[in-house]
Amino acid sequence: MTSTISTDTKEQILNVAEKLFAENGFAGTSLRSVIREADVNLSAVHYHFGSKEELFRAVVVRTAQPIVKETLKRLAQCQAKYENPSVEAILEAFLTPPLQIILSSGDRSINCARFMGRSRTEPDSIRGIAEQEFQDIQEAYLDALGRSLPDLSRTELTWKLDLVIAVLLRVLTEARKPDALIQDNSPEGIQNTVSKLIDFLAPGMRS
Amino acid sequence: MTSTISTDTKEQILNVAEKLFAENGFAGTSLRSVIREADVNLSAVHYHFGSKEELFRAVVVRTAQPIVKETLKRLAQCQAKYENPSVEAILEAFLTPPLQIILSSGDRSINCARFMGRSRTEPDSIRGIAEQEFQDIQEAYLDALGRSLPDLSRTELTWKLDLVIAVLLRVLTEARKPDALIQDNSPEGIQNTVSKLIDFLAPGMRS
DNA sequence: GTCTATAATTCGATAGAC
DNA sequence: GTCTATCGAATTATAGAC
Repeated sequence: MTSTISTDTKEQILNVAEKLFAENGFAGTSLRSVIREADVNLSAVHYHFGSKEELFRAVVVRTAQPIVKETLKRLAQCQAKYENPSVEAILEAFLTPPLQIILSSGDRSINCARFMGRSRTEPDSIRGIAEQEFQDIQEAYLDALGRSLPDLSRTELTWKLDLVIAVLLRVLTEARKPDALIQDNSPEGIQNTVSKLIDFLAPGMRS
Repeated sequence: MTSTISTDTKEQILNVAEKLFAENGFAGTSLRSVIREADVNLSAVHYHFGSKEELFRAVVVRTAQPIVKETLKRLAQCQAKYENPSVEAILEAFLTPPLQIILSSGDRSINCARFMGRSRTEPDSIRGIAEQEFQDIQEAYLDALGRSLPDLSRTELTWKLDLVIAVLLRVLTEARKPDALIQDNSPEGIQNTVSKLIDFLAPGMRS
């Protein structure tokens, strides 16, 4: 078991990188600031991840994968339950996982939320890395919304879903700041946030 | 008139900085990439602006000031016309100037829109520079919304206005990209975008 | 106001010993 | 896997001639 320490190192780098990328963005975060706070050697980053961009990608994948999985599962459940799910039901399935994942992320919860918000509002050159992880669920939900709102054109649905995502990312990025919608990570708090967002967004989806 | 050339240089720097800050963010933009594309000397930047951060601030002020002025004027007009303006009327006054300013920005129009969106979604360390320019209008519109929706608490109005801004910034950042709401900068196109945003946002403000 | 030259740091990445 | 040492390039900023 000589890899025990290495696993800790790798995870420690991921945790600190997640926090600093969330706070200062990709370009605003140096590998040296990461290794300083993680208390590891600079070479450890290149050994475990290869490059700064690959480190970023690793952080993205770690946070995105459980969310993507849960989001697709909820859509399937939603469609199994209702023949033609309402906009509210679709939005609930879409919004709950990214907000709820905070609950299961322990100490990382805030960094996890903020990183997800920040990574998807990065400049194009780097944002693509994050966006590609969510491409599948975006298309799946676009189809679902199309069946729920057959009167709206594909173009209209596309920009509306895009604005729903913009709202979600803002809520994630601003988590725990003054007047933000996310203040605690209790199950009730999260459920309450989801409800408020559905009330805020669902009527506009129909118009 | 020895300052003729200098004015051009200063403006040229502002124009290119606006474009590159919009595309790559503050940290992702080097002064050297600016002076390369602007075809000016590196020292000109420090002579005219003092530092990279002050250059950023100068770009912010140039784009923000006419928008802030127009946004406050429209609120006053709105309140002079109606005793108690509707949410729709308030949103129209709030959303029109930042979208319409594109019309009067000539070649800069797209960069202008994207810079405004990008600068206000920068990491906290730099975002404050942009945010402080819009602080006044944010409070003025919060008051107006409070009178229009007396049943909502100040806290609720605050995060709802925050999400309206998130949507606006997204629309600005994504201007001209595929499926974006802003595709051309004709007066009709802009008015159409404003209408769609009001329809999307107003119902959620009330709930 | 504009230029060259350069200071003083910092950056990502790598070679090679252990 | 971890370390030291370092490369080569890039960064912001400034000094000083014109």
